[in-house]
Amino acid sequence: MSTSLAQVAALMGDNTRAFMLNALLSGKALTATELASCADISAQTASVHLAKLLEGNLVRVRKQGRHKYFQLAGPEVAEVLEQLLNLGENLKQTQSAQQALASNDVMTGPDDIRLRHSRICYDHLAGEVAVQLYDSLIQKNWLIEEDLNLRLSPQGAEAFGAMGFSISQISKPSKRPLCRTCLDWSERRSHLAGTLGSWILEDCLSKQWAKRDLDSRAICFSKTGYSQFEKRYLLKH
Amino acid sequence: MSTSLAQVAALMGDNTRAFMLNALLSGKALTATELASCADISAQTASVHLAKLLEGNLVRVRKQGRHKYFQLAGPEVAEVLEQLLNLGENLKQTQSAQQALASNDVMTGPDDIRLRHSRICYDHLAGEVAVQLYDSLIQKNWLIEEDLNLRLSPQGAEAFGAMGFSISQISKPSKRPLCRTCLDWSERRSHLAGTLGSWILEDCLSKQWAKRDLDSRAICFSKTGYSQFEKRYLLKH
DNA sequence: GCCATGCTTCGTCGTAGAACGAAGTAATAT
DNA sequence: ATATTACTTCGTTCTACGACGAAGCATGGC
Repeated sequence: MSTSLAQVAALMGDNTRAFMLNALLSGKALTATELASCADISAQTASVHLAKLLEGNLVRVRKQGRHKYFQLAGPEVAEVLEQLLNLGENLKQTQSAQQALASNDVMTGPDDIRLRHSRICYDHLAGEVAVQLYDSLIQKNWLIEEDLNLRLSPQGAEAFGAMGFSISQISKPSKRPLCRTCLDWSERRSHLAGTLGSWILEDCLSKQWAKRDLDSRAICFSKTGYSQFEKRYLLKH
Repeated sequence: MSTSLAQVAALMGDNTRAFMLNALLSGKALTATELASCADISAQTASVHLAKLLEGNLVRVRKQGRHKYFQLAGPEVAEVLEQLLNLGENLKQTQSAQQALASNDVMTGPDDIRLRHSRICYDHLAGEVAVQLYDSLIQKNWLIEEDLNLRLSPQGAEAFGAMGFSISQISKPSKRPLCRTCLDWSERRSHLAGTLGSWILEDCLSKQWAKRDLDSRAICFSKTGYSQFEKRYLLKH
C-alpha cells in the first residue's frame, strides 16, 4: 500500500500527465485527442493517463456526443499545480547554477515572451500585466494586503460593485476565496487570484479587450483593449 | 527534458520519499538514518533519496558532526504537502467507494486516534483540538474570516500582544503570512496556520501543557495542560 | 445500412529508477 | 592508533509503468 500523498504526487509526476495538466491549467476543457496531441503521444496512451487522472480526481469529464471534454477538477487542483510550478523554479535555479551562476538574473517561468507578458492561470490573469494590475489595486486601496492575505476594502467593494461585480451572487457552496494572492510564476511576485481575479479576466474577455490564444496560455490584449483595461483597473495617470 | 512541474511532483511521488517528507512534516529535523528507518529502507537507498530531495530544494540539511539533519526547505514546501494530502483524500473516497459506500461517513486522515485528536502540521496544531481552537478564535472575534482569508482583529492583536506575542518582531524577510487557514487533513475543516499558529503551538509546548510524541506527529496534552489551554485560547465557558 | 471518428482495452516491449550488497570516506569515540 | 558510527558511491538486479500496435466498442454523419 502506498500513501495517498505519493499517489497524488506520482499522478502529477509523470511527464506526459504533467503536460496535460499544464494544458488544462489554461482553464479550457480539452478533448482526449487534443490532450494527446499537445503531449505528443498516441491516443491510447492518452486514454490510460486520463483514466488515471480521473481516478485520482484531478480532472473531471463532460461527455458530449462522442467527445470527452476534460478539465481540472477544480480551483484546488489548479492551486496545487501553480504552487508546484513555483517550487519547480527553485529546482531550475539549482540546476542551471553551474553554468548560469555568472548571469545572476535567473530566468523564471516560460520562455515565450507573450506568455511572460500576459497569460491565463486557470481562470485569472498572470504575467507582467497581472502583477501590474495587482500593484495598482493595492495602491488604489481597493485591495488591502495584510501579511500576504488579501481583502477587499470598502472602496474596492464599491468600485467593483459599480462595475457590475456583485459580491453577493457568488456561488456560496464553493468556499472559494473572493481574492487571493497567487505567486506569479514568471514574475515571482503576487498577482490576483480568487473569484475577483477570475471575474476581471472574464470582464476583459467579454469586452473583447483581450482574447485567448488558441494553442497556448497566452492572453493577447489589443492596443485599444489594453488602454481600456488601463483606464478601468490600473492607476490613474 | 521534462517540465519542472513533473520533476517536483515526481520527487514527492515516490512512496519512500513521500514517507520521508511526511515524517519531516512533523517539523522535526531528522538524520538520514532516522529517515531511513522510518521509511523502512537501507541507509544507502535513503542517501540517494535525500540527495534527490536536496537537489530539488524540498529539504535542507544541517551538518552536525557526523550527522546530517534534514528538514523541509520551508513552509511553502509544507504547504504544498498538506494540500497534496488533502487532494489525496478525494482519492481515498473514490477507491473505497465500492465497499464503503454504505457507511457514508468516509474516514479521512490518519487512523491513530491520538493523531486525529491533536497532531503537529509542520509547525502548528492540527486535528480536533486545532479545529476547536480555530472556531473559538473566530467566535471570540480575535480572528476574522473573510472568504477564507484570515486576519487578526484589533481585539485579537491586543489579546495576543498581552500574551507576549509581538507582531512587530516577526522576521520581515520571510513573507510568511501572520495567519492563514489550513484545511485540516482529518477534520476537513479549517485550522490556524501561519506565524500565529506556529506561535501558539510553541506557547503550548514551552509551557509544558503538551508535549510532542517521540515517533509520531501526535501532540499530547496533559490534563491540566489542556485546561490551561482551554482557559487561554478557547471560548469562555 | 454504411463508414468515419473518438475513445478504450489488451498484449508486448523497453526503459527509468528504486533497492541493496559491497566497498569507500569521514567524523567520533575509546 | 583502532574501532565504531554515519553517510556516500558504485555496480547489479529487478520491477513498475509508460509507450505503441492491434483490435474492440461506441457515437455520429451520410
